[in-house]
Amino acid sequence: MARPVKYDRDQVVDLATRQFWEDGFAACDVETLTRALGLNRHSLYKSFGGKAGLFHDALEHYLDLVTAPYLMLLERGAGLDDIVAYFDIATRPAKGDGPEAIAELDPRGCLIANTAVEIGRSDPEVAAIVDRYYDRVERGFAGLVMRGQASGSIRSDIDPDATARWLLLTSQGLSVSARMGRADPGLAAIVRAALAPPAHIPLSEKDCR
Amino acid sequence: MARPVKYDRDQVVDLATRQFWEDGFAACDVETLTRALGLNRHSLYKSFGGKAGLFHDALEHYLDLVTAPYLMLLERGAGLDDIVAYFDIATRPAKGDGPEAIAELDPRGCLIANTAVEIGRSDPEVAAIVDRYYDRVERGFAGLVMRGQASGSIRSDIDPDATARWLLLTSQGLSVSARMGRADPGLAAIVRAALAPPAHIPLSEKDCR
DNA sequence: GCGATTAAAGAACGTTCATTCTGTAATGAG
DNA sequence: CTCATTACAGAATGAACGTTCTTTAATCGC
Repeated sequence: MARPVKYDRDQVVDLATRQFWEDGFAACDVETLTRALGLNRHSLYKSFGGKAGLFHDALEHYLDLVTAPYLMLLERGAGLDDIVAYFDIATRPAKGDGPEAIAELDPRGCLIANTAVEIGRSDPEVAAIVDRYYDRVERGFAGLVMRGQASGSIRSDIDPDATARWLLLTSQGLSVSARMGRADPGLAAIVRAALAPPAHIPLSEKDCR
Repeated sequence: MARPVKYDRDQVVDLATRQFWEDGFAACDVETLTRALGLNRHSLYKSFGGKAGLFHDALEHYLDLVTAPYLMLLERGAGLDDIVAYFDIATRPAKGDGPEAIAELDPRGCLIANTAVEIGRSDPEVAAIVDRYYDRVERGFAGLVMRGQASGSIRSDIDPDATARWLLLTSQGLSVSARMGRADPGLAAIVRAALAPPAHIPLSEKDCR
C-alpha cells in the first residue's frame, strides 16, 4: 500500500496561484515554491507535472477563483451600471481575507496579464489559457454593452465589439498600472461618462423658436 | 596608450534595447547579449555597468527613440484627431525599417509596460524611469484633452486627468494585447466616438411642439 | 622597439536553478 | 511481522547564469 500524501491538492494549487501571481513564473524558484506549498519536490514532478504543469493548474485556478466575480458581472449584468461596477471593483483597494487581502492596491496586478507579458505566445498551452480568458471577457463585455444599448443605459452609436475590446484593454492596463503601484482614480466615472447616452442637450437647441 | 574599443556605444545601446524589448530583462542572458551586441563581456561590466546598467541605458534609449513620436503627438497635438492618430499608430502593423520593422503587429508590446510587469517596483531606479514616462504620458494626454475641450473637438463634460489616465491604461493594455498577438481593430474609432462632443440630437427632441 | 595602459577573447568561478536520485518513512494486505 | 508500494526529506546532478579573471592584443608616447 502506498504512503499517503501529506499535501492537499486544492490547497497546493491555491498557494501556488498566489506564489506565481506575486513572483511570475520564472522568478518563482522550485525551492521557494515547494517550501511555501508544503510539497515534496518529487511530488511536484510526479503529481503536478513539474513547475510548468503546476503553473498551468494555477492559471486555471486563478480563472476559477479570482476572475469569477468579474465574469459574473459581465455575463449577468444588465448595462452601464455593471460596467462601472466592474471598474469600481478593479480600481479600489481590497479588504478582508481572500486573494486580494491587502490594505492598498494590489501590486500583483492580474495573473493573466502578467503571464501574457512574461510568457506571451512562447508556451502554446499557456497562450491558449490566456486567449480563452480574453475571448470570454471580450464576449462578456460585448454582451453587456449590447444589453445596455437595448435598455438605453449605454449609447447606441458605438460598436459593441470595439467597445468590449477597449474595456478589456483598460482592464489589462490596470494590471500594468497596479504593478507600478499607480492609482487610477476616477476611471469608473470616466467610463460611465464615455458610454452613457447623451444626457445634456444644449439649452439653445432645446428652446423652441 | 589604451587599446581602442571595437564597439560603438550608441549602437550597443540600440541593439541592447531591441534585445531587452524582445526577451525582457531576466530572460536575456549575458552570453546572448554580448554576442548580439558585438561587445566583450568585460566591457559590459567595465563600461556599461553590467547587465542591469545596460538595461537602464536601454530604457532611456527606448524613451528617446521609440516613444518620442507618440509624445510629440501628445505634447504638440491640438485635440481629438491627435488622440485618434495616437491609437491609429499604436494599433496598426508597422512597416519598413526602424524598431517596429515587422509586417504584423509587434509582439514585443511596449518595453515600458513589459518592464512594469516584470520588474515593477523591485528596482527603484527602473521604477523611477517607468514612473517618469507614465507621468509624462499622462500629462501629455491631459493637456491634449484640455486643448481639445477648449477647441470643441472633445466633449467638455469629462475630467481631463481621469480621461488621460484611461487613455494611458488603454495604451498599456495594447502592449499586453500585442504580447498575445491579439489585434484591436476599431479602437481608434471607438475612442473617437467616446470623446467627441455630442453630435446627434434625437429628432423628437429637436422638433418644437 | 619598449613600456604603459586598456580592450578583447575566452576561460573560470561561484551561484542559482530545474529536475532526478537515494535513503528513509508511512501505509495496508497478508 | 513482512512485503510491496508510494511519499517524504534532502542530497545530487547537470545545466544555466552573472560576474570576474587570465592571457593576448592593440594602441601611442618615447
